[in-house]
Amino acid sequence: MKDVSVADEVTRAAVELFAAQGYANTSVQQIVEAAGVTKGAMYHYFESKDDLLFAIYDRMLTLQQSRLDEIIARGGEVDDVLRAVCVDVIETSIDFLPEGTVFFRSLHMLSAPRQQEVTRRRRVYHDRFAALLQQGQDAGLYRTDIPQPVLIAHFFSDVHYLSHWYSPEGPETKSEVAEQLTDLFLTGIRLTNGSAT
Amino acid sequence: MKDVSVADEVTRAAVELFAAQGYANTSVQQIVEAAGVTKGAMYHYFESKDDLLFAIYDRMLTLQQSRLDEIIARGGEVDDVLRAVCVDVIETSIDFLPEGTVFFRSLHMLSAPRQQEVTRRRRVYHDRFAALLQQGQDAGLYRTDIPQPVLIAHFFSDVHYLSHWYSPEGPETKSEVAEQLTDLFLTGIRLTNGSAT
Amino acid sequence: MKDVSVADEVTRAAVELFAAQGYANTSVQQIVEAAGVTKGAMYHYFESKDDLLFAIYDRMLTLQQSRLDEIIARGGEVDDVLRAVCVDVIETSIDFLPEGTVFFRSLHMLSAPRQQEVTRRRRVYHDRFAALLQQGQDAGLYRTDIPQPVLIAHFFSDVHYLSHWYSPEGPETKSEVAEQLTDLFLTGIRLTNGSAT
Amino acid sequence: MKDVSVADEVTRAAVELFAAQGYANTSVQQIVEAAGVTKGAMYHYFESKDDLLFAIYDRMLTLQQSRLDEIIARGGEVDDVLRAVCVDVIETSIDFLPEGTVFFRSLHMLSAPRQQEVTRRRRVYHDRFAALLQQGQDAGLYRTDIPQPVLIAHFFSDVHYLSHWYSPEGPETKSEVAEQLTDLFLTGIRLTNGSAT
DNA sequence: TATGAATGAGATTTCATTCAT
DNA sequence: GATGAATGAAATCTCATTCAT
Repeated sequence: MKDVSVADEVTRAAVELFAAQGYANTSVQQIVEAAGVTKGAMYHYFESKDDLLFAIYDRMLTLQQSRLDEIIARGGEVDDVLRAVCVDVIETSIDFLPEGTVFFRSLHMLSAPRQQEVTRRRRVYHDRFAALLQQGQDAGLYRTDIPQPVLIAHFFSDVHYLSHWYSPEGPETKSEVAEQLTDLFLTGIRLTNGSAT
Repeated sequence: MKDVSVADEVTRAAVELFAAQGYANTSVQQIVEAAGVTKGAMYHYFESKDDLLFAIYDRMLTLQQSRLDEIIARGGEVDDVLRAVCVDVIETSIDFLPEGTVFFRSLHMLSAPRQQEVTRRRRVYHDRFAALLQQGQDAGLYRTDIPQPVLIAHFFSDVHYLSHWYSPEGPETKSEVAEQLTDLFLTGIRLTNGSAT
Repeated sequence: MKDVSVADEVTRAAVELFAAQGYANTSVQQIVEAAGVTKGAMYHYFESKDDLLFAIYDRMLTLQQSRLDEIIARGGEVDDVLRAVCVDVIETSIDFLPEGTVFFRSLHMLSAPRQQEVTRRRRVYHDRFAALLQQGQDAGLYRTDIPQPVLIAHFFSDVHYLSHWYSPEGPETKSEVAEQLTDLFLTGIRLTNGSAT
Repeated sequence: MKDVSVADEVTRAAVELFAAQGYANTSVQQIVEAAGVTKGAMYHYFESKDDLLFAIYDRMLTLQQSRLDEIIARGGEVDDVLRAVCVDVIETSIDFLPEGTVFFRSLHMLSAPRQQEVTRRRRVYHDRFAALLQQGQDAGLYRTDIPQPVLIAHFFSDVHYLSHWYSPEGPETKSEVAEQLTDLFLTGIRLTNGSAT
């Protein structure tokens, strides 16, 4: 508790630098300098630069999965659950904007086995999201004229894209953007039954 | 017609390799081998590896801008024009899927001045798109309760994301996906008038 | 004391090779081989080949300046001081003949800022020498019919030229040459009073 | 006669660039661009870059030798001849300052056989100068307490050094400097007879 | 004579990783 | 646990020279 652990400090510095300059343009030397540790210390906690990158992925995947699971576990009307999920993913992505930048940009810099590991866990995550969508479709809430993969891509593209345009210094707050994007998405996929009142 | 030019062949090989492995993981050696030329020949046409990357950006930016301008120039009802623009952007992005992968992933590998040049030309493009949106809003077609930057990001995120999930070998054709994503977007932003409030 | 430092060994090898073949004709590979170290080790101590060249200049400039300052600090009759300075410069230049070869031949191979730094420090050195000459002129010892820059060039040309003709294996010893050249210089600039009449 | 020959134009550009940047830092591309010709044309007249450098040496050596021979051929008192030779060498060196810069700095960039050729012709030139000095010594005009090589080095060092400090834009004219340096040299080597011994 | 695209060898430099201390 | 000097493989880029036209 005395001081922040070496591993945490290194990870923090790495995320920042990877987001700002890219993984390939960031040297291990830069990372350890920014973290205020030595190279030897870093290699004590991480086997390689690749290992360090994967740690970032691991943290993000674990975080997202646990949040999704938690919200679903809370239960409720499917439409409310889906809305809550969407809002939460966007807000969390904004909270971890640099991580997101790295996440979507540097996948191909991971070693092949680790790319597969990430892809596998992303699929688990997507599948759970898809199941939610399916529930809504079964309940007659969402349109079925568009293939599910397209619907899912339509939502996650918004999440992905946040790091390309959103800035905490900009006019919109995190919550506003989360609501707005969620609304656009849900309006797009909702069956306009409005008919019948 | 006798033989393909060195520059073209190199560009083609570069796009393919950059898309598959990333810019940083691709060596000039790999590129010239894939292109069937010598390193010296490549450096006769491109000043640097960075120059080669920029050539890809330049081609994409020029292409997208000219297509957008052409469609707008054709004129018509604003809703029809916007739809045509959206469909065309998506179709073109699918036609140039590897280029798109490189485009959105490798911006930070460009030299600073060239990053700015790309950003500048992207802004010109976005501004023209925004003007179209504005026309539709002025005409009472599209909602105004969501800031324009969010609306624009909502659309371009779909374009951006294509290279992360779409595959020509998949079940959906280029045109279908273009129609579906455009429909999702337009449905999301359209003012559901008639709804009697 | 156990072993010579990498930096020293590299510098020594570099001086030898630069003097024998020229800076441009000497590869980093040749230097590290001659020094018995690896390229990586060299780049741990020197940022670039240019840096290595500058280290040679730095050592020479520091040495010459400190010797000049020391002799002047010892004080004495101006004619004796000037003579001591001249003899010492020549002897030191003979002691560091390869360094001198590099010094006068490779200035233009340095980066522009470093060329300026060398020029600046050379000027400081020359100015101190000029002040000594001025004292002698004020004392009526040396002729004033020839501009000071010409007198100074006349002396340093001898120093400069040593590496073009002097060989330790030749018939003249270091001290003899130092005395002879100093005598030629001083005889040339001395006011032949004595002649009274 | 219509226009300046390619060879001349190339040589002129090469001298300028070699003097300004050094032989190694000047590319053949730069030379042909500055000369306004193509690479192919240059290689039609010069076998190699080395050949081009040697042409500069050849021109200088031929010029200097012919001037020395001519002055000696004119005959006269040995002291007058030596003085005339010294003044002429200095004036000519100032007329060809860039050539001189290249001459003294780039010898080691020539191929070994050509370095020997230059050294051989320099020796011929020096020997003729030495013979003149010897005549003066035999006539009791010049001191003999200093080895001839030292005396010769003492003079040619001044010539060599011109390109390091003399500027045509400076306060001293070519003729003044020639007179002054010659005077310093001759005063230095002259036997101060009359001095009662 | 002249062109300039192409060659190919070699140069400098970077950097993730190791290991004796 | 921690250090940082040293390694060595590989990367980008340069450039004198050639040669088909």
